[in-house]
Amino acid sequence: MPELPEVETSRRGIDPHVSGRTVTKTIVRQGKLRWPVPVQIISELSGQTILGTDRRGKYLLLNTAAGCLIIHLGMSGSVRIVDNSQPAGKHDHVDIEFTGGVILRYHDPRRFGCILWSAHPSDQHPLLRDLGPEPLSEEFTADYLFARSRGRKTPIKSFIMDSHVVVGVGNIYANEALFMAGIRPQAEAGAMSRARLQRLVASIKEVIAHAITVGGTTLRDFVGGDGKPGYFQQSLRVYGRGGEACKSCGSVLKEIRQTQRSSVYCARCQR
DNA sequence: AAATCTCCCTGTAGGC
DNA sequence: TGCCTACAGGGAGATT
Repeated sequence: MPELPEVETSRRGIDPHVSGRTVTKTIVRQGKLRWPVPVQIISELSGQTILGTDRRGKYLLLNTAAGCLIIHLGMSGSVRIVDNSQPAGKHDHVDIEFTGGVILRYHDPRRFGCILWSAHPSDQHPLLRDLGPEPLSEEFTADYLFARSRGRKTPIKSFIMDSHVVVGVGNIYANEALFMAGIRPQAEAGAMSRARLQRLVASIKEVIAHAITVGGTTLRDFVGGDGKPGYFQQSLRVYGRGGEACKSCGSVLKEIRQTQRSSVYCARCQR
């Protein structure tokens, strides 16, 4: 599923093909996504030039002089560049066609993603306005997490997955970062020491930075081809490995449910 | 304010 | 082989 590294990899993959190009038409085959695709984008986008691409958390942004196209990939979405001789397949819900016959094609089997339009600067959009800092930014520090977590009874894993605290930490990376930091997912956020949060911040940055680096090696998959988005292939140490042996100490990894999400951890390595 | 629950959707895996 | 069901998951919005 696309997490922040996949979205960033997608952005880097499509940017050279869409930036500076002008939209000739937009085709919406299936507008029933997470929210209905606003029909106005068909008219708003036409004739607009993409000034550049951006990313905020897991939101992919395409900027024009008239406004900003906001794309979220949900958990099964992908974007790729094709030319207009490529027939649309199943789940290819939206095409944005540019001069020269270049098409940005949005594909999303489960339709948990969204495509929205913001006439105002994207950081004022309700979905983006209250988001926390980027995990790789200088703002995301142990001091910040410490201050934000005081008084919070919620488990640390739920806390770091809250996009209002920090963006882009999905279930996979939350599990991996907590393992790397030696912290149990159910530890109370508000009771954690600054030193432990420092380890956690470092782990989150490391896991995500590494994933972006690795994702960058599969950029070619975003152009043409079969549209496989080149999902980050990481050697997961805990995620999806409940009941298996810890790669560090050999103990059997435990699996629990937290707020409807599976958490896997090593009771020996994580305290 | 914070914690918890619900829902959107379909591919995949497991049971029979 | 094929049908059926359970489950996965991002994250906003409603509810407690």
